[in-house]
Amino acid sequence: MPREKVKQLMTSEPGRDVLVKGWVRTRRGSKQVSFVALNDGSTINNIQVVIDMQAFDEDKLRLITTGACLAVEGELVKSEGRGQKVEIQAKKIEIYGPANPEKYPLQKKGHSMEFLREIAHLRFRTNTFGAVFRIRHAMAYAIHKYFNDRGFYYLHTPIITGSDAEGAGEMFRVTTFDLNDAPRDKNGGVDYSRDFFGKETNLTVSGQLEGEMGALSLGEIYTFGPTFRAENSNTPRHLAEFWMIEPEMAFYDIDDNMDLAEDLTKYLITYALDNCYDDLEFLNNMIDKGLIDRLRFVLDNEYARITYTQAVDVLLKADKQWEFPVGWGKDLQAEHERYLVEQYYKRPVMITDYPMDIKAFYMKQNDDGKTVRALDVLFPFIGEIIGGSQREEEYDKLERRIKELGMPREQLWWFMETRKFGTAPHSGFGLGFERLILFVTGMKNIRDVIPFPRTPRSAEF
RNA sequence: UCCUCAGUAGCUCAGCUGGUUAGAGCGGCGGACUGUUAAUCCGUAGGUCGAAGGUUCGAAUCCUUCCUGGGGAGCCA
Repeated sequence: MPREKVKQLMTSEPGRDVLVKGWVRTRRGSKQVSFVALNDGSTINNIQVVIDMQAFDEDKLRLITTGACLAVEGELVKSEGRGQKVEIQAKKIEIYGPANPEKYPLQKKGHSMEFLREIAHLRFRTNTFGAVFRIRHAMAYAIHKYFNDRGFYYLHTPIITGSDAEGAGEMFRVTTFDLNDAPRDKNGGVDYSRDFFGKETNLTVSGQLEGEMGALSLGEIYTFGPTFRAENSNTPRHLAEFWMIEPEMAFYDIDDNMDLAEDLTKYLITYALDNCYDDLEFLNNMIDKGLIDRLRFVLDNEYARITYTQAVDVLLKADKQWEFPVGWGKDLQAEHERYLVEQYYKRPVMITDYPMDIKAFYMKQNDDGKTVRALDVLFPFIGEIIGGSQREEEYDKLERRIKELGMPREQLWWFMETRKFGTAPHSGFGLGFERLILFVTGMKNIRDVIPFPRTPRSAEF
């Protein structure tokens, strides 16, 4: 008999024999009859297996405890109890793997996220994490679908980079040297010319620069891969290893860039509501009562589009005591961004045209000589979910900026050549995948939306 | 990295102005119950009080350092 998944069985007609395989979530009952909630990961819902206690060997039944893995053959019947349409009247039970109830850490009761994080290898077996990781999958799939349907090419930019000019943060060194006995040069420094790549290499902090190379020929590309930042960041919104989506588009200006950012994020939220409703409903009930309303609200409203200068004006006029002063030229603090998004506009906010001095070298310089065409997209409760810009395509302006900032020009020769040969206006941004998942699931800590989080002093599993 | 709060049973916590044998709920185990939905009821086991020093006749409780975790800030996705 072929195995069927719980998801299919829940909506299928009773009156036939079926085979399911899955893990026991709970078991209850009396001496006569036992009810087992079985889950196989295909859905948040469990199928109820009804066991006539007299019909089975006692030693076998003793092994059916929370966490055990079973195969159950039986008739799919209309449920006599409330709470489910169908259930399985067990005829044959095979125990694949028992789970000692005195040792198995997951209980019928709810657990704290902090505890579950310590048993990340088992937390997939909870309703919450099952929902989160099904949604995470759906979002990854939807991202590829969105871009593919619109003619973007998925470009694989390198994970090991030979450039430390990406400028997005501290990097993890990649080396094959024995750290206790690294080759030395004449001056006593480490001789990287004898390392694997013959130079210093690091894990990428962004695929943007390489992505631009692709866009300036393929037209529209996107990357979607792991990204590494060795910053000592200890917050519920930062990971040392995370996934980022970076679209890069030739001939897009800052407005086209904003249109794409808004359309993409709305598409993904719509996709979740259309395809993951069971899971969202569970999260709405158990994690965040405002989740589904908030998702719908974002879809129903245009994102606010303001410049940095307008944002500063709003903040200056606000009747609020700021912990950090507001002023043109200063970067916006978390409290300022939260005010704009959660209190003033009450919807996602896109801020453009930041002061040149607080943004990266590659951003398109405005004619005012003071600002650049940066783009930050701020989401309620998450903060910055997207950072991007129109790119500086003029060779001279870009080179001047690189010089001003004292950046290693020689490492960027290939980047500069695209401005030398057939340069084109273009734009792009980076969308933090885990931050998107935070927003879509209502989870509060980024460590709970990636299977095995990597953070400072933490790389277990 | 800075600020702040917290580490007591498998889990969630109470006990903390120092004082005899450290408690509860849930979970586990045993029992009761003809169909339960985080079932219910009765009973029961379970703890080097995060670690190391120190103060004291006496420390879960006070002090110091360290470790771990939460929240806030910075860095950013």
